[in-house]
Amino acid sequence: MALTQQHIEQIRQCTLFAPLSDAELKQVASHGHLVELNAGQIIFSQGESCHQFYLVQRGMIKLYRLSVDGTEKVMDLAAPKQLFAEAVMFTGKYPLHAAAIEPSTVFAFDCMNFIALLKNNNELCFILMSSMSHCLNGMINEIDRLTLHSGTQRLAEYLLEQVPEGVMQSSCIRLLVPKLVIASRLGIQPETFSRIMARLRSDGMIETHNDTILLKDLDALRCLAACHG
Amino acid sequence: MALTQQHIEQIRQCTLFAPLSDAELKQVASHGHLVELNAGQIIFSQGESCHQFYLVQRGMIKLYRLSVDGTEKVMDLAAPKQLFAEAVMFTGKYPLHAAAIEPSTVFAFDCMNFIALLKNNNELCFILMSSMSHCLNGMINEIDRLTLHSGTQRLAEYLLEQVPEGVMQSSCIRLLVPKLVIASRLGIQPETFSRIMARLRSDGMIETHNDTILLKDLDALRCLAACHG
DNA sequence: TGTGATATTTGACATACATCAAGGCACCTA
DNA sequence: TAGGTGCCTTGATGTATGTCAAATATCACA
Repeated sequence: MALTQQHIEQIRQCTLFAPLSDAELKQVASHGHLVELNAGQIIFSQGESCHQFYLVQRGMIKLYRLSVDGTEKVMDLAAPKQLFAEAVMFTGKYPLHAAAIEPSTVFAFDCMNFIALLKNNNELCFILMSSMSHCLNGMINEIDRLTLHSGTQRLAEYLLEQVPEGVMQSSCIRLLVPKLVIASRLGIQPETFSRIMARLRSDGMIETHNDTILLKDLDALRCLAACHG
Repeated sequence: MALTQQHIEQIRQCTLFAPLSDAELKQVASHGHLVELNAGQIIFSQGESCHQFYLVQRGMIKLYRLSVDGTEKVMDLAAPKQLFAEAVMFTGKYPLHAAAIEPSTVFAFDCMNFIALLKNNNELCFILMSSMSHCLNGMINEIDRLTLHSGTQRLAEYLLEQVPEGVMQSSCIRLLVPKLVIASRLGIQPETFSRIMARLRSDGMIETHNDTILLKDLDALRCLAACHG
């Protein structure tokens, strides 16, 4: 689906597009379109040549790898207003798979067209480079967590990430994706995820009702995440 | 130590500096210097503001994180002719520690000066962006290995990476850093490293003499790395 | 050339986490 | 409303890898 003026206003919110003039933004939009996705629908697969990058408008996208035996590792989740695959524009091939985990809508932008803009706009290059730097930083933190933290710590960290800024003692959060997916994101099995939650519950740190979780003792959780297993 | 014409010729080899004119390269060199490092000497620490990026001339540099209890995780190793910290120029702070693991020499380049060059040189931006894309790709592969592959697989992969291109049946390699460091790089304990090596030895895949390793059956190693544990 | 520091190996043991299996629950659709 | 499908939970059990400890081996430096 082609993009309307209303879509252009949505796209403009994204920091990557901030330095673009109205004319340039219109050009981006004219080479982009809106894609409706069913739950489970694949957007691109690892190894495919990379012609487009994406901005989530609605829903949730998982970025994942598959092992030879079909095991799935979710590398990241993209929520509305988040870009994905923008950092791999220069490698030619997508390094992982992307699929919608619920009915979703994404803006798809043409790489070639955007690269043409980059050629004439150094400010745009700088924003993309910052974004890539930031992404790299996140990856380093991810490897740090996977190697230096236990499963329990990673789960506690994940829960704490869902808490809005400034909340001190306790907080109520909702898991926006199936626990199965979060477990994969954290590099643990669903069974282990469930058991860790049960332990946190019996330790009095949390209360759970389906995907709604009351974090009763944020300090205890923070200690768990930072200090020990 | 300030840089000589001979140093400039060395620097020119690095693809990042390829699009620079002689004058620009001289400018980079005039804002750079050569740093001699003892074994174990720290180059920068995580969290420090980032004013320089580096090119290894001689020796070996480890890039690592420390956990609260002092455990070290080696994220990457930089050998001669390799850049490091060039991708974090935009974040302001180093995301990890860097130290020499043997007597080394590195070129240090001024970030501000290089960013000034980037502002006027679109081609240079593109090369840096490609380099960052490539780096990101490597990180994704790293997370893939850590979550989807066993310790044995990761070690087999590491050994195979040391084999020069085109070698088919068997190959003799040398470990360029202490096994302790490789173990950390692979996310396993030194004891586990030693035990996996012993198993590969008893399975007839390798022979070892200190840091020299004869890979007797590359196909078996490749199978081990790709298929099972 | 000795000597302490560091790296490596090996054994015994502990454990976090995975795997296998089964039952319960929620959601969807016919 | 029934019945299927997928998700979640819990139990029993297995295992790869970590931890602790001690015996070499190796290296750097005086």
